[in-house]
Amino acid sequence: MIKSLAACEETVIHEDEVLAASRTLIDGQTAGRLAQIFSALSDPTRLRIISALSDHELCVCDLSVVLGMSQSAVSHQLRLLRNLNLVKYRKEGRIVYYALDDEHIRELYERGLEHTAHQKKLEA
Amino acid sequence: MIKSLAACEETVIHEDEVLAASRTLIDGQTAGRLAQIFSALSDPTRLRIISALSDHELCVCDLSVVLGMSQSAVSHQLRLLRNLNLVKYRKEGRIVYYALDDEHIRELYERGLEHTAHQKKLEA
DNA sequence: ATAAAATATGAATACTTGTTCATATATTCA
DNA sequence: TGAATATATGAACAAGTATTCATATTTTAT
Repeated sequence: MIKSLAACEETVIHEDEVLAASRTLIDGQTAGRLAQIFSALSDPTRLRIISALSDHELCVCDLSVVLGMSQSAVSHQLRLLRNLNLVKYRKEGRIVYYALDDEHIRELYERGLEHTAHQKKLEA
Repeated sequence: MIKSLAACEETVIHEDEVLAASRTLIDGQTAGRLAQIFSALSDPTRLRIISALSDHELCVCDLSVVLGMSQSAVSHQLRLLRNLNLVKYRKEGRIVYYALDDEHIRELYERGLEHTAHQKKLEA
């Protein structure tokens, strides 16, 4: 398995593996895009918003009541989710209804939940 | 669909929907746990580490060569991934080999990739 | 037109985080 | 034992971020 044993600083320890990994490594742009998506899901407030919307749409006011947070805080987070296309919205008069943008989001969210359940089981 | 029309500040706009959402809303602890997992995936460097390890294990030195980053930076990120059980490691002498901890991680990572592909298609 | 209500947003602040630099730890080999 | 090497880690700094507060925008109703 171990091919090259030269010093790490100058050459590389496992040349073949390094080359193989380099070939399949995602590029910086893709990594950035991906990081952005996961970043959107990396905040408790945003996850609770997604949880609240996982059933059906809610207006901003409803959301702030459900989450027990200020309208402003919710609105700021919604803007972020909106900009990343995780949620969509429709206006009805002065009320704005938010909903999950598509099934991909729910998928990611639920896979994440599965993982936490998995981890919780490991701890017990 | 719209049940209650009282003012948002005092009562709630859509009382039934708010109650329904409140019942299924994930609790703060779960949201925190989940946020932690997604946080681990929310950084380009860590995603590239996961990408590099998605084929098979690599030592820290290999990783820093593949990513073109300092050993210290890689090591710090590995510690984070380790603490969250996203990667496991085995020592062989003074060399430490890292690998993805289990299939859950790969699952999340690949779902994320699918989503970026999905988004890219939308933009085009 | 004017007031009221729902949502959005800019600025400020406190907090978190990724990298670097220097150094510590641990393991091998002479 | 002592030097060399792979990895880990603490401190510091720069950059990013979540919330609050005040205020702007938009729409409805009088």
